[in-house]
Amino acid sequence: MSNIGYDGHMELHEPDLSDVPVTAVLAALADDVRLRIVRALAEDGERVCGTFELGVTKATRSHHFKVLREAGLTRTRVAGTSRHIRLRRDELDRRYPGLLDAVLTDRADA
Amino acid sequence: MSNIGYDGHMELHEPDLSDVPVTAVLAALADDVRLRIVRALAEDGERVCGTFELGVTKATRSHHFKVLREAGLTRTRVAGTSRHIRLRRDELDRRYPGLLDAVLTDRADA
DNA sequence: ACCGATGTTCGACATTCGTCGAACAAGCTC
DNA sequence: GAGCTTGTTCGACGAATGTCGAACATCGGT
Repeated sequence: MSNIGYDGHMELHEPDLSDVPVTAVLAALADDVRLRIVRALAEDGERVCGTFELGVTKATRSHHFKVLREAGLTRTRVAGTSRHIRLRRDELDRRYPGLLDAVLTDRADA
Repeated sequence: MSNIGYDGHMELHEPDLSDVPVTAVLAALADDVRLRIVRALAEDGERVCGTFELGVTKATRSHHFKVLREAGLTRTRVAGTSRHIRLRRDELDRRYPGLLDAVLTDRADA
């Protein structure tokens, strides 16, 4: 994949929001597990990957984090062996005003 | 499917928005063809099914209209042999304030 | 009553997606 | 360095999804 940086670290693919089609953002949000992640991030600010209770294996969790990251929804900070994830709130609100609010302040999924 | 009404007409399945999970709404919007339909409806108000230029066969078009309808995004009025579709704007804005605006006023998909 | 126009439904098909276990990589601690 | 922890990657699998052509259903008009 040649995503290897000058120091041998795997570069995290975090696209510009202008490079992400809306449909990709919407698709990323259109999954229950990922929506729960996004909501937790909106509440708690930054969180470590492992601190989510999602009812799926860590392989699946990792997959969802990747989808969110590549859809431009999250940013990842590497610290030791763990990864800290946070919402790209400001950027998202600027590019899609109202989107996150609408999705996050949903009063009932049923 | 026993969606047959008292007069033999096929009842159109148009759910209450409270019965539709957000993820279903987002999934319905997370498709290029459907997004184009929704945008056209937002601009033109009500339109007849056949008047969309989408680059897919009518079977596929029909499929997408069904997805939109069952996700609570559109309402369908039957008139003779054609169907008139319109966005459920007000309801959607009430339940997901900002969602449609955010998706519709996107300045560039790229 | 026929015919044409408008949509829907029915398989069929290829692609994508969510999920898993297992193997791997990298960092921390003793 | 050995071992534990955290997280990613790699197939594999089944389920869901977008697409199509063909058949069907309805309605309007001639």
